[in-house]
Amino acid sequence: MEENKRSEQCCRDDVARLAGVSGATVSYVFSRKRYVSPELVRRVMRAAEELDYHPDLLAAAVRRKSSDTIAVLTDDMASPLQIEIIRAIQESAMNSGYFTHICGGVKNLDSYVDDFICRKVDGVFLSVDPAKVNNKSIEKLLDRGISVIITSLRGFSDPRVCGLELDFGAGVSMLVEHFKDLGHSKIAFLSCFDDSYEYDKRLKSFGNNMQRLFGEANPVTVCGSPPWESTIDRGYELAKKLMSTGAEFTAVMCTNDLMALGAMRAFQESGLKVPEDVSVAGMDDILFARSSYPALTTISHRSLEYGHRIFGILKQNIDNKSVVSRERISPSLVVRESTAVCKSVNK
Amino acid sequence: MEENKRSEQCCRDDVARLAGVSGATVSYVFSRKRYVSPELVRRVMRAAEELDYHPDLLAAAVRRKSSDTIAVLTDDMASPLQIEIIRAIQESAMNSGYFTHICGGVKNLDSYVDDFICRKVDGVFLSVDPAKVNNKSIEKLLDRGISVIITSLRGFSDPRVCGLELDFGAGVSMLVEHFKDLGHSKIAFLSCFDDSYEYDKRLKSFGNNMQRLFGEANPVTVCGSPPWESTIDRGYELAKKLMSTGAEFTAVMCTNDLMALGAMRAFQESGLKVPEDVSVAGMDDILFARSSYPALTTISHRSLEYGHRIFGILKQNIDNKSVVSRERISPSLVVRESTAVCKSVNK
DNA sequence: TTGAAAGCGCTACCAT
DNA sequence: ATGGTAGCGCTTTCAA
Repeated sequence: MEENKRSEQCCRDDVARLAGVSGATVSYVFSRKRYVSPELVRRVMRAAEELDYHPDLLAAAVRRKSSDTIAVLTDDMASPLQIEIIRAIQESAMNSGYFTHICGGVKNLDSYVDDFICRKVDGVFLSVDPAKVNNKSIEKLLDRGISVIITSLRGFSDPRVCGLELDFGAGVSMLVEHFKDLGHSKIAFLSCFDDSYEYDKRLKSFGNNMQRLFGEANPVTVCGSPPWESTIDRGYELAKKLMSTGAEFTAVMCTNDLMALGAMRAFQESGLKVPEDVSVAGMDDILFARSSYPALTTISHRSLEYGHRIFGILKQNIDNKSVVSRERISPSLVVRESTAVCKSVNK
Repeated sequence: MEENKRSEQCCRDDVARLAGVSGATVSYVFSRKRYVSPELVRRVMRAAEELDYHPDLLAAAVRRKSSDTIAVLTDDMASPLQIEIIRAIQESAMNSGYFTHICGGVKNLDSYVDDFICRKVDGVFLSVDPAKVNNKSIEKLLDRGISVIITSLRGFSDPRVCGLELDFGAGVSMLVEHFKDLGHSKIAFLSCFDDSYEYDKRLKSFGNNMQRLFGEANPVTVCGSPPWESTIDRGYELAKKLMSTGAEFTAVMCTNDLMALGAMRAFQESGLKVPEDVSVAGMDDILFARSSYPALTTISHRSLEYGHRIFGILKQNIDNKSVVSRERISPSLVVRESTAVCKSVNK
């Protein structure tokens, strides 16, 4: 047994030679795409070990025209929810032998499309504001045989794009009901979007539900403005604004957890206790929601399962070009400490 | 001008034919690796446009033996600091035409090494607990010509690995001084690590600085246990533990911001006001530190610059195999609302 | 200044 | 059950 001199690159045919088989057989041993006798498998593996052989996946990709790579495009890496989802996707992808390119939001999708094509990614997950992505870009990807899945189908006409939607509308509905159960009726909504933003269903769902459950036609809402940031600071700001309007409220819900965290801070700063004086609810059930003070009542999308499903659908479409799947995730209510029975039952 | 029938894949030679030049010339136009006359450049570009040509970067990678791809390995995607750094790295990488593989912590480095080699990544950033990575794995990467940069050089002997260290020791030092300036002397440290964990400098630095500034030989510390989680919940837990010991303290510092957030929650729950009754400081200056209640005094590593520099060093080593760089980032103190002058100046 | 052609390491078809 | 071999789309040397 010879000492490995320098780590000279070694290729398939070196292994073949040492094992006394053909190059093709080496390939087949590694790809398991056809039967190879146990004896040869052993010899090949031994030789590969000996030479510290590493098959070149890029060369394989060139031939197969598929790279075992997916891309995840997000417009907000500061969003804990998005990170949790990406984490789950990467985990699933890894388990299936796929690598995951992470693509941040500096550039918009359109500028990434050509790169995705040139790098032959097999699938793309778009976790972005629908308003920011162009139908043409998606079609271009699809035309090239790249599977695409999105968090919100809104605005996308191509029947080939998959979608796994987060059901924010249902989430809001559950929250309004939760508040009603606690005896609240003066419920305010802190939305980072206003009516002019057509893709968000939360504000609309809030209106519908307040109407449905309380016959309230004009519930109090405080809205942000472009660029529609749903951050802690924005939540803080909108909560202050709510207080300054003098509107009555005993419960507040927000576009997401981050905003709820900011809103709680604003209330606490102003001497209002949560949940004694105001109940506050968020949305998304990010990790921080468990550990805030008080711990946040919110809506969970089960981000881990969600991410796994995203990859699952992508994989299905990659393997069997044509599946396509359009689903919606059912969220669930997570009650913690930030919401409580309404004290002032009379008005 | 013909209508694009179906989006048939088109390759370099199709473009060459349409432009009336050789395949080589098309390559050179795109790679800019040798002079091509303006006239031909124009013809090639026109033809490429017409055919919607996308050069196959994987094929190029096979020949060049380099994929214009880096990998980022993190053992904790739930850490906001790590995410901020990854975001910065990806941004830099993108600007240089590199794609970024994100690799989460399910598996340890060792199990990723072969994949990195097979996929011919050009460089790897390791943002992991040094205890979890094996010298052999790193050498294997390096032997294959893959550049490696780490957040902490501790325990790595190979002179070829780069390092850009976060200077936690200096951070702790600045914090102790900050507390001293505010009149505190009863300072406690909530550490997710204990003395048995050799890679963390914070606890040691705390001891040194308490000795140096106060002549205090046995400052109060409360430590976590394996698996050394520095989460909000762990901070909460350790703060409770601190209070239960009956030890005197007017200021508390923590392994990181997350733990500080948890600690504040614990104090607040127990009726201690921050910073009136206890000053609390964190470490890392994550996004949330700005928006907590009260806003957290902490140490900033300037994660954006840090990430950019990480990629810069990696790139240098990729381009000019042999540079290597070992640096340390100087942190800075960020004073916010969670620390204040010590009330009980006596005792 | 440009082109021809020999690979890069692999896959998958066609043989046997 | 295995091997031979023609590509995949590109880079880069060599020659013109």
